[in-house]
Order: sequence, then structure tokens, then C-alpha cells
Amino acid sequence: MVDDQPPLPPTLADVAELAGVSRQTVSNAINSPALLRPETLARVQHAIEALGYAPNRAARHLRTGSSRLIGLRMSPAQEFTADATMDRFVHALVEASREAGYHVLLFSGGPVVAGERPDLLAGYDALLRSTAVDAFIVTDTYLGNPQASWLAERRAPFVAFGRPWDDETSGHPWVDVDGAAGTRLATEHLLERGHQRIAWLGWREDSRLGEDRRAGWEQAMAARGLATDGLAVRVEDTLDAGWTASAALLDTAAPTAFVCASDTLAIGVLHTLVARGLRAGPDVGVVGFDDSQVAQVVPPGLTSVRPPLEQVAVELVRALRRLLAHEPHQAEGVLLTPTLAVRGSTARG
Amino acid sequence: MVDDQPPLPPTLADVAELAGVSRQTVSNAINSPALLRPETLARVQHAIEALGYAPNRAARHLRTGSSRLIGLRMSPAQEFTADATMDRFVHALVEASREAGYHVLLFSGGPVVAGERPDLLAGYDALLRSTAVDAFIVTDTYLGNPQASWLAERRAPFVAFGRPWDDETSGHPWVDVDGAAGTRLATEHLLERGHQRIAWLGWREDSRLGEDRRAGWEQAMAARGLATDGLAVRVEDTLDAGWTASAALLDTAAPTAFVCASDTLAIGVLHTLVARGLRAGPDVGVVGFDDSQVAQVVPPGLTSVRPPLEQVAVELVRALRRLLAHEPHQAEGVLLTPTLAVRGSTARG
DNA sequence: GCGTCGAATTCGATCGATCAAGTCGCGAGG
DNA sequence: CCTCGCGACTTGATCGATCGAATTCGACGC
Repeated sequence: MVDDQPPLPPTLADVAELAGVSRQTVSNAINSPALLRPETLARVQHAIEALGYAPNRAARHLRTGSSRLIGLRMSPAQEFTADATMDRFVHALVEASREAGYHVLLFSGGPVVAGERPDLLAGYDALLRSTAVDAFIVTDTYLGNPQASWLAERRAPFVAFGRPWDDETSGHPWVDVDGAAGTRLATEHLLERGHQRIAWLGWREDSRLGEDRRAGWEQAMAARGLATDGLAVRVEDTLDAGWTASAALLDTAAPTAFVCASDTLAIGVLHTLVARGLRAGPDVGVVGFDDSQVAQVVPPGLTSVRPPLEQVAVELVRALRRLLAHEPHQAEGVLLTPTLAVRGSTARG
Repeated sequence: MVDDQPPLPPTLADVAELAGVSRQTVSNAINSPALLRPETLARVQHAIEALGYAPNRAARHLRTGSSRLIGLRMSPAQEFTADATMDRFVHALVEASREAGYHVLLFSGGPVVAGERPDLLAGYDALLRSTAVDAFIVTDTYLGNPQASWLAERRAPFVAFGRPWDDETSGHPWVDVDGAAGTRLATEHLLERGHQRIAWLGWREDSRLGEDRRAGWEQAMAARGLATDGLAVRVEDTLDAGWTASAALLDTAAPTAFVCASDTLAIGVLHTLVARGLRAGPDVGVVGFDDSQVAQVVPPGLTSVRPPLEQVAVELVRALRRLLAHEPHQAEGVLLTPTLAVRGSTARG
């Protein structure tokens, strides 16, 4: 087989020669077309077209200092619990970035050594030092995660998906989903369908995210003057925990519906119902949180709070561009309201 | 707020000065340490450490022509059917790339204009022209997809996840999962559990991927001398199609088990069973394909063929490195054998 | 003592773009 | 008539690394 190399892409100089102008003029034709006489502009554009020219990203990056790349860390599989949301989010982010002229660079947190706490920062550090990306999107803003403060210390540009729970004064831009509004929506939906004894199945008390979501349920119940005593349980975010806890709750408090902090927990409830011969929907209402792929396909369809990830992505990129342009950002961040995807698990007979 | 910029990262020259050597020596310390005298090497490394130096990627890219970036196209949500596999694959790819010193750059296929067929190639073209990535991983190798041949024409380096179904002589490296082996495994598993009338629920006949998977079922049945007449149905890859088709099949052929071409179809079968008051597992065995997140959590757990995506990613990156090093590659590609994730849907009472 | 060889290190040019500072031509203003 | 200003375009330097070739240095043989 002949080892024929791909043809070398044309450079600015090639275009300049063909159009009979200087390099800088071609550069201007691309970056500030208003500077050129219409006639010259047309000639240059024609040459660009003819050669199929596109600026070399490396050269541009070197000179301008901007790679037009946004770094996103993939959380390793271990941390990966109910986060089936990630895929939809990555999609949305790639799309929003593209519209702003950016690409998404994925990286991981370095090798996971058994028995050692993985170094969450290694990946960020390497990319930062080598000026590989213009900015980061940080997604794991749970309590005690050092990423945000570490990045802020280094003055690295980043935007967080998730509120800075641990530090109200951190002052970096963020975008988040209003969890309380979501569960309020879920609870009101169940109330409308005639449920009164609506249980909360959530996470441990030290999860700010979980407590935020719980608050929405609490508020909606309180607004109707309904008691919540004995109707709330807090467990780990696993299928089994949801299974066990919902079974216990059915025995002790006889709820007719469950609002859950995650789809994972909600699926656990569905397991319990299947095991007891109860029908999700007609017999017991169930609402999850995340609107994961699972919610869409599990029989009979899981009603779930749907985070507006497309909007989140757009807002994140918007905040990023402001940040990179050194425009001041809203200190308060952006809070977006989820919707409710209604399915069989809240249908009445 | 003071607009304090992040400190400028140190350059090669800074390190050289601190270590009292020339720039080139520092470069050698990084790229060919064997060239240096141990004592000099130590001095340079110390300086690198002290300054926290990492080579500027843009400069390196410009000079060497290699960005150490692998391009991966996110298929738009529309094309996204049962492909919940994507997330696991992306994870695996990021990890395998990292180990080889690469990062993954995500892009999308350009704006989806209503009424127009999206241009699958636009994204590839732009990245290729601007020399933004060293190579591509192509994932949608279904029949009639122009990506592979288009890239090959331009001599763009790429490796395919998926066999070149439409062109046996295409000659580019590829890695794929042996679908027939997977369904053979699934069928044998059901046979061992005592099933005899095992149905096939698959895709349309023009899907080579689907026919490959179907062949495995056929082979396993034939090996036991079992008839397959009337036990195979081919439908679209949707939940509803799986639901409807499995219901019809139960009525006409009374199978005791289903092997499905996808988890989506298998979940459709589960719906049918729920609707009829049949228990997945004890009453009717069901096996899916993909081992998606859904399979893991849907009650009572869906037994599913699990593609070895981590292995796939490793082989893809391996092939890519060979390709970029201009080493000859196996014309035949790499075919990997899936495993079977056994869960409740094939448990016997 | 001198030439030779190879290991270790240095020097200058270069990748392809943009920045900063020019040059050129032309028309208006003094 | 000359200058000034301004629009349109050009020129040389630069970003930070690596490539290719040149240079220094010490050891060794004769």
C-alpha cells in the first residue's frame, strides 16, 4: 500500500497569494471583515472558498492565547450513581458550545489507584498549566468538593453547574436547577390527582441538594395544610435503599404516593410495588427526579422531574463567555425551573 | 473587584534560565531524557518542578503538527434511540485516551435545520481543515453512512467502532462487538435454564447489525436441533414495537423466552408481561442487548448481553496509535466478544 | 601533542496565525 | 501648495515549542 499522506491544508499565506493580498488582509477578512473594501473582501473570500481554507487552530491558539476549548471532567464510574443525566447534559453542552464557537474537551481525573482517594484536581491542573482549555465547566459541586475553591484560587476561569453550597460568598458564576421547585411541582401534581398521604424518599440530611429537593415537598404539603410526620425517609441513593425504605414506609405510614429525590430511589419504589402486587399509578403514585432514560422506559413509565439541561447548558456557556470577556457576572448565579414529565406511575385507575 | 489576571504559566525559556541550560536541553529533558547527562537531567527536572512547568499545547501542536486530541462526534438526540450505551463508551474512551496521552474532543454535526437532512460531515470537515484533531473515532457505521468513505477519501486518520458493513474492502481499521456471539450466549443461557421455545425479537432485515445478532440465536437453536419457525419477528427498534410484537408472538407461537436485539425491545417485552400478569423470569425469560443502565434497574433486572466497551475503547485507541505512527494495521479489524449480565428476567421460579 | 569520535549541549530557523506599527494614496482644510 | 487625516493594506515581530545542524567538550588512540 502506498503511504500517501493527506494533502497539507492551505495556510493563510496560500490564500493571500491567490487573492493577491497580504497575509494580514486575509486575517482581517476573517476576523474583522469591516476593515476591507467590499471588492477586496469578495476576492479574499473567493480564494478562501477555492482553497477550502480554515485557520489553523494551533497557530491561532498560540498567538491569541485562546484555544476555544471548554474542559469538562468526566466523573469516574465509581462516583457515577444516578447520574444517567450526564449523557443528556453533555449533548446539550456540546450543542450550546458549538453555537458559541467552542468545542468540548473531555478529560478524566487521572488513574484511579485502588485504596487511594483519586486526585480530583490532577486533570484540571494539567490542562491549566498547558493552557489547553479556555475554561472549565465544573459539575460536581457537592459539599466538600475542592474543585471550585481550588480553581478560584488559581484564578482559572470556570462556571459551575450547581450552587456553591459550602460557600455562599465564593463569587464564581454558577447555574443550577431549582430542586425545590421541581419537587413542589411533583407534589402538587400528586395532590391534584387526589393523593393526600404523600411520602418523601430522599437522601441523607447532610446532602444540601437532597434537602433542597425535600423542601419543595414540604412546602407543597404545608400549603395544603397536610401533615408530613412520619412520611419522610432519608437513605443512600441506591436502588436497594429505595426498595427497602419504601417497603418499610408502606407498612408504617401507609402513604398513597412517593416523591423521590432521584429516579434511582423511585425505581426502588417500583420494585417494592411489583413485589407486593401493587400497580404504580392506580394504586400508588410515584414521582422520580432527573427524568433519566430509565424513567422513560420502565413499565408503566415513571413520572419524573425533568431538569432543563438544554437551558442549563446554554446559560453555562453564556456565563462562560461573559467571564472570558471579563464582563461582570451576576454574583447570584442562575437558577432554572424544572418541568414535570408525566407518565404512567402517576396515572389514576 | 480587582480584575487580577491569572499568572502567566512559565515557558520553556523560564525553565532553561532557572536550570542554567538552553531551551533545547529542556525540551530534550521532556521528550528524550536519555540524551541528557543524569546530572543535567536532574537539574532540569528540578527546575520544571519548581516552576510547575508544563509544555504549552498550542506551541507544541503548531510545531509538531499533533494536537493529541481525538475527535468524537456526538450523534444528535434525534438519531439517539436505544443508544444509552454511548455514555459508558465515552467514559471508556476518555480513560483509554488518557492512558495514551490523548484527550477527547466532542463535536456535533452542525445545526439541525428543520426539514433538511443534517450534514453529518460538516463537523468532521471543519476540524480536519483546521487541524484541530489528530484523528477521529467514528461510531455510526450503519449501512449507507457516508462518514467512513468520506474520511478515507480525504486520507483523514480514523478508526471505526463498527464493521464496515457496506464495503468489505474499505481497508480502514475498525473494532466491533461480535453480536452473534452475544446472542448465542444469551440463547444458550436460556436453553440451560430449560427453555425450548425461544423467540427472536429483532430489527428489520436490512439492518446488518440486527441480522448479525439474529444469526447467533439461530445458530444456538440449530445446535440443539430446535425449530425456529414462527419464532422470529422483526420490528422497529422502539419500546412500543417490542410491546406489540411480543404480545402477538405470545399469542401465535407461545414462546417461553425472548432474545432481543436491544434492551429497548426487551423492555417492550417486559411491558407485555406486566400487562398480562406474567412474571419476567419465572414465567417468561427475557434477554436484552446492550446492558444499558435501564437493564440494571428495571424490575426484576433485565438479563442482557454486555458489549465490552472498555475493551473496545482500548482497542480503538491502540489502532489509532498504530495508524498515526504509520504502522500497518490488521486489515481485518478487531472483533470482541461480549459477556452476559445475568439478572432476574431469566431467573427460574 | 594532535586528530578523531561521539556524547552533550547550543543556536537559529520554523510551524501559521495575530499584533503593532508602519506605508501608501487620496481628498479636505488651512 | 503643503500638510494632515484617514481608510486600506502591508511589513516585521511575536506567541512557545521542536527540528536540523552546528558547536563544545572530554576521552582516547597513535
